[in-house]
Amino acid sequence: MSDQLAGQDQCAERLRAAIRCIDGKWKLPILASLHRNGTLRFSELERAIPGVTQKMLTQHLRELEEDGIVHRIVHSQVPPKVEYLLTGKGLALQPVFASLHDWVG
Amino acid sequence: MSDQLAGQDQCAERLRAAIRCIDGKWKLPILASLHRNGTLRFSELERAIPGVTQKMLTQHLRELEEDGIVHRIVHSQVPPKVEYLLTGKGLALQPVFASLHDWVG
DNA sequence: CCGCATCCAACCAGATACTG
DNA sequence: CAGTATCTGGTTGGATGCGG
Repeated sequence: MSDQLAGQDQCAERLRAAIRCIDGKWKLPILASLHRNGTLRFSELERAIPGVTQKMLTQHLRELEEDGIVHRIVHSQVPPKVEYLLTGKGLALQPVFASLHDWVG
Repeated sequence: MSDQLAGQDQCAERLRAAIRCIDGKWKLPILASLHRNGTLRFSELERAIPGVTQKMLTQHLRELEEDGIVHRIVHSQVPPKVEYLLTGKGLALQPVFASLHDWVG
């Protein structure tokens, strides 16, 4: 019985963790930009998302990277060049966004 | 062109608003409890969700009510009796949770 | 070009005590 | 029974300036 309750709690926590992966003021704009354009440099993302600051862009990109949603490629050269693109897990988010879109109508 | 960008932004904002509807530490446990049990009183929800405080339960229930996800029925009597249940919009969240569940694997 | 460090305001969550 | 009020800490988001 307590196992059932614990199981429900674990499921709820995992779903909430998933929600937090895509929550954040700039994560949807980031994911949308990467989905439309494929691979983008940091400065291209910055231009593609009006209003975002460098700090928030960096911060959210790091979180998305830690969650395995975007991939970060550093080209060691001058001037620096860093590219971002969606991983398979990031692309797999599409059904989630589709169902959310259906829900809001 | 700026219309396209504005349209993308609006879509992203609507999706984020939808995400915020189901974000919050106790919203998933609340929705899960109501989904399993149908109609529940305030005190029944309190018992069904270990660790929640009266304040947070009230607050999240109010938000879910404002978003049209749960319905609140007040029976004017003593002792007080208030019941909560999912609306159609609340029940319609199931595909969203299903896709999230699939995503986390 | 691509960040990081610092400081600050606003919001979210919890503990506790009280009420019609 | 079903809340409200108050206080407090933690997290999020933003402005600004510096560095490799």
